[in-house]
Amino acid sequence: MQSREDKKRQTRKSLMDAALTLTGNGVNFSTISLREVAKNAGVVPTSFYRHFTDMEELGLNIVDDLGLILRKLMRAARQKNDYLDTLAQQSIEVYADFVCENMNYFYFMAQVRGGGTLVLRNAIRNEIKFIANELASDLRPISTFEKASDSDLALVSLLIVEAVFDTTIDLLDQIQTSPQQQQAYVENTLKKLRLIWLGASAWHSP
Amino acid sequence: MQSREDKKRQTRKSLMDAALTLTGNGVNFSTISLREVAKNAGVVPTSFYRHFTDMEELGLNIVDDLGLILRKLMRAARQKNDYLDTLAQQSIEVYADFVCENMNYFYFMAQVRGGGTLVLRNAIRNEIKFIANELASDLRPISTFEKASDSDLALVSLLIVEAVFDTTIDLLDQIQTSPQQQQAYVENTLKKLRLIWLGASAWHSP
DNA sequence: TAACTTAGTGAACACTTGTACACCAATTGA
DNA sequence: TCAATTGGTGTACAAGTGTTCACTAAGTTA
Repeated sequence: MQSREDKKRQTRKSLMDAALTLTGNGVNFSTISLREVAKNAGVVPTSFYRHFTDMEELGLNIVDDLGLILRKLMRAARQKNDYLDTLAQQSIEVYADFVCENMNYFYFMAQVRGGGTLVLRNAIRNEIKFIANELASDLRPISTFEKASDSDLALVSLLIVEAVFDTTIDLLDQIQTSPQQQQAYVENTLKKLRLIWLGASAWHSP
Repeated sequence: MQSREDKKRQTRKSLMDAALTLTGNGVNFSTISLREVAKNAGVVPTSFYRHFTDMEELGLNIVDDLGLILRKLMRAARQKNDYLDTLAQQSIEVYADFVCENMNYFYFMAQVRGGGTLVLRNAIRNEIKFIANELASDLRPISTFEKASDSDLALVSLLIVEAVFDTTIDLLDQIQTSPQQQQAYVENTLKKLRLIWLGASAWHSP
């Protein structure tokens, strides 16, 4: 037996999952119709309005959900280690694994990052900045960044997060064609991060 | 008076321009209908098929066109200078100016990079790699990269190009809200490139 | 138990979509 | 000059779209 609220939450999740399944199947979020989402969620089209006013609102909720999960995941991955290089490696591995097990979410993100409505694009930008800020505050105590200014540290963090996040579509497409290529992506991205970190260490020494 | 081929080329361009105008107005390329493109191009829907089989094929042609223009532009921008820092600065300024004057193209690119069909995504990936390769061969003679291996240099170049290209949507959205923010983007991106370049210089010195 | 609230239903609407088909008119090539 | 080629036209169709409205049935509250 389930309460009325539980049932509502359930169909609400069904609607969001339906949208994610569709994006994961290669359908662009912007082209997904309210009706198709409703059908895949096992509900009649008009029911959609009981949960969201819009496909955009549904999209915003997906961004929020993933943003929350992602921040928790990455913070946890970082707190295991404090030696920078293994920290970076483990973070990327954790990220790549999570991407592989939640591909639908990241196809959605890749699509919307550059192709959603302005509202949705801003929502994703905020998540990226949020994650970068958390990275910055985790990097702050590390000796390499002792003398770095706040704004410099913020820039380094943003560059790192963007370098990972904005190329996630490449990881996704690689996995689809040959799943064992995940490791190649990890190594490649790790090299990029080493480069950035190396640059950051040299930043304020003439 | 114009030949038959010229007329065909002209409407072909009208169709592509119509699609670009729509993407520039915030409409996602995936949602743009063949009919709407035809209408905006001043042609009847069925005429579309005389030029493209598909909206995807039209998109591929846009990618090709911009890719060609962009490679020329960036090579030219680089050949003016060989001191790395001013080279980077001028390149980004040239790029940002070009983006501002051809916003439609770059909204299209930002949308399709992560949200187009697999075929379109791969087309853009190839252009990015192409541009990165050209950058690599221009960087090769510079003293900073004398001792760098080919694959390391390729990685640096790819990171640079991605750092610029994948955040172009941020530039576009900033311009829309406050045009004078273009300079802020240039400075921010320039800092990122300095960081990367600094990392690259330190890459093989323990 | 009775009244109220509300998630989900189903029919209807005006509109847009991609594509097939027969057709026209003008440039092209012999 | 005459026939062939071909870019553009107009009609038609089945299918899908967002949103409206009155409705039902079941959980909630008093």
